[in-house]
Parts: sequence; C-alpha cells; structure tokens
Amino acid sequence: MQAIRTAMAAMHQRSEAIPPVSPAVESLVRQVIAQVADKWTMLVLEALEEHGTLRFTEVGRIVGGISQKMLTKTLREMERDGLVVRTVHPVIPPHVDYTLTELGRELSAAFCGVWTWAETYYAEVSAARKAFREREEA
Amino acid sequence: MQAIRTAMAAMHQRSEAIPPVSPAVESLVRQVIAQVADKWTMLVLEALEEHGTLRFTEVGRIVGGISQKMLTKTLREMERDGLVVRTVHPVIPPHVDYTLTELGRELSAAFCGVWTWAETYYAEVSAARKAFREREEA
DNA sequence: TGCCATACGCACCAAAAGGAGAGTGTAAGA
DNA sequence: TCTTACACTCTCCTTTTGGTGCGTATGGCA
Repeated sequence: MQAIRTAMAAMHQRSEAIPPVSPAVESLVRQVIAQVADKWTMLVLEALEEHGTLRFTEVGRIVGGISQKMLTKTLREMERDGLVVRTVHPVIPPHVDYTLTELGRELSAAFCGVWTWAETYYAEVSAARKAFREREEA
Repeated sequence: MQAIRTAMAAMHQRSEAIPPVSPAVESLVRQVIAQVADKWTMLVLEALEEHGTLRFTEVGRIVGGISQKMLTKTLREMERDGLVVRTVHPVIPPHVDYTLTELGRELSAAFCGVWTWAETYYAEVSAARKAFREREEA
C-alpha cells in the first residue's frame, strides 16, 4: 500500500509534458477546457450558431431534453465566460434573448471539427462498442 | 403552472432543427459527443497523441491529478469506443500499454481546434469572468 | 525471509450534477 | 375575472461522479 501512496503522490505532481507552454497557462487552459467541454454547452453553442439570436424557451426547444434548471445554469456560465450576450427587455411577460459573441462564434467553429468527427465516425464507434461487448461476453 | 408543464412538454419533443440529418443519426451523434466531450477523455487523448504508446501509470502521471479509478474508467471507455488499443503483457508485475487507434488520432486532431481556441482566448475568458463578477457585485 | 513493483477491482463515502414540481410577477387577452 | 405568457428561482429528491483506502498476484531483488 506504500507503493500506491507513492504512485498517487507522483500522479499529483506537475506533469512534465508540453514544455513549450508555462505551467500557469497550462492550468488555465485546462480549466477553460474543462468548463467548455460540456455536453449542454456544446449543444447550446450549436443551437445559437445555427439560429442566431434566440429566446430562453427557444434555446430549450431546439436543444431538446434539457431542464430549465440546466438551461439557466449553462446560459449563465456561457455569459460569464463571455460566450453569449444576454439581453433583457424589461417588458411583461419577460423577454430575454441570447446571442453568441465573437468569442462564442470562434469556439463554435473550433468545435465544428468534433461534430464532423462524430458525424463521420459514429458508425465505427457503434461497431467498436458492439465488438467490445461481444468480446467481454465471451 | 400549467404554462410550465406545457413549456416543458414542448421542450421534450424532438428538436425541429438541422433538417438535413435524420433524427436517429442526430441522437447517435449527440450520444457520442456527450461521451467524448469529457474532461478526462480529452486530457488522455492529448497525452497519448503527444507521447505515443504509454503505460497506465505514465498516462496518469502525464495527465496529472487523476485518480486511478477515473483513469481506469476513462481508459476502458476509450477502449470500448475504439479510441485506444489496450495491450496486456502477461508478466508479473503486470505491464499494460495503451496506444491511440486511427479513430482516436482523428478525434485528437478534431479536438485540436478546441485546444487552440483555449490557448488563444483563455485570457479573454478570464477577463470576461472578472467583468462578470464585478458587474454582479455592483 | 521478506519486501517491492504494476494495474487494476472492490467497498465505502462525500460531493456535485441534474430532474421534478411549485411558486412569482403582471399586463394583456378571453 | 380568470387565465396565459415568460423567464426564471427555490426546494426536494435521485443519480452520477469522483476520491480514498484496501486487497491481489508473484518473480526478482536485498
């Protein structure tokens, strides 16, 4: 068990990989990645990219299967990170709409490759899963 | 409250967006995206892309801050989805190594854009967060 | 003789994510 | 007058995520 403790301690040390960038930047980039590499964020990004400015319920309808709670949370975090602009029209009933910022549009473009990958290879992923299942059943 | 029930019911309907692709494909792509858009998956992908074949503990050390449990889980899911090959050398102490498949390398390339985005814009995200914090403190 | 190394699996627990449902405020339409 | 619309917020609850610590097999080294 001492062995494991040692291994774990080593794991929590700084990675010695990717020397060109500083550890501080590394850490920040990882933080940003972790926040942004989220299912709902990707879906909302897509919806806004495709449809331009949308209202709260419209985003929910287009994304599909998201609860109000998660929609609010996701949108707020995206606003906080500067990915969307939230515009409140002080009327009753309330009217709020969301638009991608330049930063958001850039991120959406960056994710484009992942969407394309998924569309291109989902059949292969399915096949790999099937093969894996059969292999472990045996 | 009936209003909310109606809105929620509408939200859970199928999205009418993106007509070019079939709903079945849409759903599969979303599933794949949801699995793959994961912090640890992205980090492990990066590590393997940069260093080629790696052993279990090496992956852990390079990724940094991941527990053995999550590392095992992430690696298994990636194997299941056909992103990595797991090779067991039946010796004692055990020796297992992991290599990206072509599929994995393609995905890594697709994520490259997101990494670049994060590296390019993390300062702007930080600034946006700071501004947001100050705005809501007021 | 006895300890170490590796890549896990398992059990237990805490924290976070996420869903369901109710409540809110008020102007305009039935 | 009663309901509806919208964009939430709040509470309660379940599920998932993730961490910690333990056990394991055994050839080789001290």
